[in-house]
Amino acid sequence: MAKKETIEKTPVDCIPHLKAIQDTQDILSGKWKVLIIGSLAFSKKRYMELQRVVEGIGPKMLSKELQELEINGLVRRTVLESKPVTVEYELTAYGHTIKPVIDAMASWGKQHREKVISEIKGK
Amino acid sequence: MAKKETIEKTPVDCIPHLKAIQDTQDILSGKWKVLIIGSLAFSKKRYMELQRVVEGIGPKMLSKELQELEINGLVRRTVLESKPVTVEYELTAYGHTIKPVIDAMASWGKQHREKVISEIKGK
DNA sequence: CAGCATCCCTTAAGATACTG
DNA sequence: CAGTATCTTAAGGGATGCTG
Repeated sequence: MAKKETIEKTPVDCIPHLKAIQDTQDILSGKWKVLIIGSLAFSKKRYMELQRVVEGIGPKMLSKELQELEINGLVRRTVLESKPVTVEYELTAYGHTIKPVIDAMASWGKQHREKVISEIKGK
Repeated sequence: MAKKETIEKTPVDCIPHLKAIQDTQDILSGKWKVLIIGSLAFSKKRYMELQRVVEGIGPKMLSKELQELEINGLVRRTVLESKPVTVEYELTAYGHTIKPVIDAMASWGKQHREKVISEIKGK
């Protein structure tokens, strides 16, 4: 079979690459998911602990984003049988596989903040 | 000076970590920035090329997000002196430093897509 | 070609109050 | 404690049309 005569300039093979990026972006969509994962990466936490650590998040958003993370298999929710009900959240094994993304964000963000500060001082 | 008497349980030293993550999230905020960076990571591109590669983006969003990236020093805009004006966009040296974040997203997204597909087929 | 101006609309997300 | 329900708002983002 002959090649198409109208060969598009650089049909850009990077598109599958962009699709993959988009997939990750979808999973991490919303204002709080990366922060939730970032804090669960340290250790499992109860609902209230999460709300305290992730500053600014309200109960509605917290539970919504946790549910989405659970649906995608990144987070496990465990109800503990205690006097007042307690619920524990933790990263699943699969959830841990996304840590490199969050770690990359953390380390770039760290150096970026330092850079911005040094620019201000240097001025 | 005495320590505060109400010592909070795990005052969570992970908060600076979360702040850093949030900084990166801010810089990459919006629906298209990671895709723009992802496609510029391959090679510099003209405005129209970007609009073609980043499927679905409109001219308004494209120029808006490019401006924000330029302001943050990740992208350089160059006007070329050609018949009909042409503008070229490329990552700055600093822009390249954020590639690890995008690469991590790309590679996680890739395996995630494969995992999801295999789960569907396996069912 | 590159990109701004305008209008419009959906949706993310906050505040508040209530339940098992 | 761990959420849900409802209301409301701000804003992100799309479509269209125009300009240098």
